[in-house]
Amino acid sequence: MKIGVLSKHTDCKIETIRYYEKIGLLFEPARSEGGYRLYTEDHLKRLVFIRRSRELGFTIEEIRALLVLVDGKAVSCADVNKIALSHINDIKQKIQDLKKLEKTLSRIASQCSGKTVPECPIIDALFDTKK
Amino acid sequence: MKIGVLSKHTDCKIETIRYYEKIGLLFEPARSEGGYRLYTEDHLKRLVFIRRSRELGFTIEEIRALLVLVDGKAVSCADVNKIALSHINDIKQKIQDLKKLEKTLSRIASQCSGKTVPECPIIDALFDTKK
DNA sequence: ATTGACTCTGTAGCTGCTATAGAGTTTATA
DNA sequence: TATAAACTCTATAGCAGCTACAGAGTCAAT
Ligand SMILES: [Zn+2]
Ligand SMILES: [Zn+2]
Ligand SMILES: [Zn+2]
Ligand SMILES: [Zn+2]
Repeated sequence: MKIGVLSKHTDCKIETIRYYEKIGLLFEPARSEGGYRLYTEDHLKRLVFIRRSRELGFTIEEIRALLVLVDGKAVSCADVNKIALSHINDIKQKIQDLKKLEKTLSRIASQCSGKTVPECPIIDALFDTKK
Repeated sequence: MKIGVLSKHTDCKIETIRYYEKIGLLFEPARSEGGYRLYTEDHLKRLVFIRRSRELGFTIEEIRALLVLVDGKAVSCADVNKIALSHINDIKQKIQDLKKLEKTLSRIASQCSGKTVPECPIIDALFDTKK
């Protein structure tokens, strides 16, 4: 199938597909006489894998590591689990950081009247190194 | 003060300071005869403001909007509040997205034994468009 | 006068795409 | 069969928010 068809099947932009090829996530497909990329079902499967992984927040490098396992004939749960758990930790950490941010910011914002007055405690807080 | 001193006072890399000037967040400072940037206390205050805002996750554009308010002589709580609340919403949204991700991923990962066996349910799930 | 620490400009790199430009290819219709 | 429409090609640049060079010049202390 041509790149446009693959794009529609996977909901992945054409440029992104070419990008994945360029960075080595997708194997180079065969070409038509005129130089058009011609993909197989295997490419489709692999791209679905990549997109699904991206949806779940895996980085390109994490996906690359997962694909190494997929490509090697022996996928071991142990290896996959390690990557997945590590990524879950990435996410948990980000959530913690954001929650802390939200708390701090909410505390600061609660000081602000929101009315049409000069002098705002939010601005004051931002001018302060730690508050 | 020279850029290195400002850098130390604000814990902000020299390149970043020059970057902020380039994108118009920091005013161009005076120069020494040899062309070195010479900053004032006002620059320091402003950079502290920018860094603190960045720590709180405000984007450059949000900071730019805040600085417009600071620069205009009349800072109104109403305007500041709007930007701050909008940003708090940004953060809340991100937290929600990440929580959803974590939940999905944890569910998938819980299927995986983590042992040295071929065939991993995590991999299977990633090959599936929705699961 | 010379050393060392500092700073200058300009450019390229990071992640993960996305968006052009300008050319060539394929497919469908007249 | 000719032509137009739709598709694809490569190459390059842009997005956020920095960071890291290279190669040159400047400043402060000995
Ligand atoms: Zn497993
Ligand atoms: Zn991760
Ligand atoms: Zn206010
Ligand atoms: Zn925001």
